Amino acid sequence: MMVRTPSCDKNGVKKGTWTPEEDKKLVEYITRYGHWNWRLLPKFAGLARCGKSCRLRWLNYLRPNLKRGNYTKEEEETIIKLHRHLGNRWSAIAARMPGRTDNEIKNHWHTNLKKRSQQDSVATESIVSNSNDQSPTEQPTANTTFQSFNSTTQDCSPLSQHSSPSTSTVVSTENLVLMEDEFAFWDSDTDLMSGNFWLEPYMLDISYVPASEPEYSSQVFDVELWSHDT
DNA sequence: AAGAGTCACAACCGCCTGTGT
DNA sequence: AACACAGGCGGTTGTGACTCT
Repeated sequence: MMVRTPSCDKNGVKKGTWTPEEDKKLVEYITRYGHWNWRLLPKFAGLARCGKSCRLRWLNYLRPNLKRGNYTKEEEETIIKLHRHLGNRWSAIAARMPGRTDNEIKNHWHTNLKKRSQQDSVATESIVSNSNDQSPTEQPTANTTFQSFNSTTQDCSPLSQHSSPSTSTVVSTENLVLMEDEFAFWDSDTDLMSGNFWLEPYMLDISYVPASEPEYSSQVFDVELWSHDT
């Protein structure tokens, strides 16, 4: 559908939309050699792109096991709740959403969920103001909303960051209880919010490294090229 | 039918952090 | 301790597609 028209900067580095040919080159190279150095990778892969652009393209669109679009209601609920706890820490949110990227979540938030979240908070406020005599636990808080999707949520296991990229995940009630516990923990302990808790990669990415020689390929995996609609 | 306005999202930019020397 | 570099992150932009008038 979209996109920026291709252009080159003064150093001859191409910018703008990636072509299917470029995607193919990038995927083939990383499949064979891994991303041992993003800055040097485009040169070895025969791409007139900067390393950052290659990295972004790979992480957000070409990586295996990425979902594209088609957010489920459960996923959207998860994003809203995670955003409530984490703010604009998109990478941290993405770490809890297997198959989703920070960029994609960020875009979806700004285009769809932001408004809904604001509406929800307004609704919540009005409920709270109309029921001052009720127990706080009966408010539509994050915790109660968690319970609301426990029974139906699939493929968004909070623990799946420990699983292999090729392993599809099905969330269990047990896992989601843990998820709730974690959030309860954050509410009272801000150390976690600033610590390394989130630093574990959300996918065990293929950064198997052939030191300085790309010839030392150590692993080949199946890569599905996303179809291009342009 | 066409122009204007809005949406959706791929991609870029600049800053920050971690690591090596 | 200071510097350089690479990678990662969040904010923002640019533009095609879609909707409205």
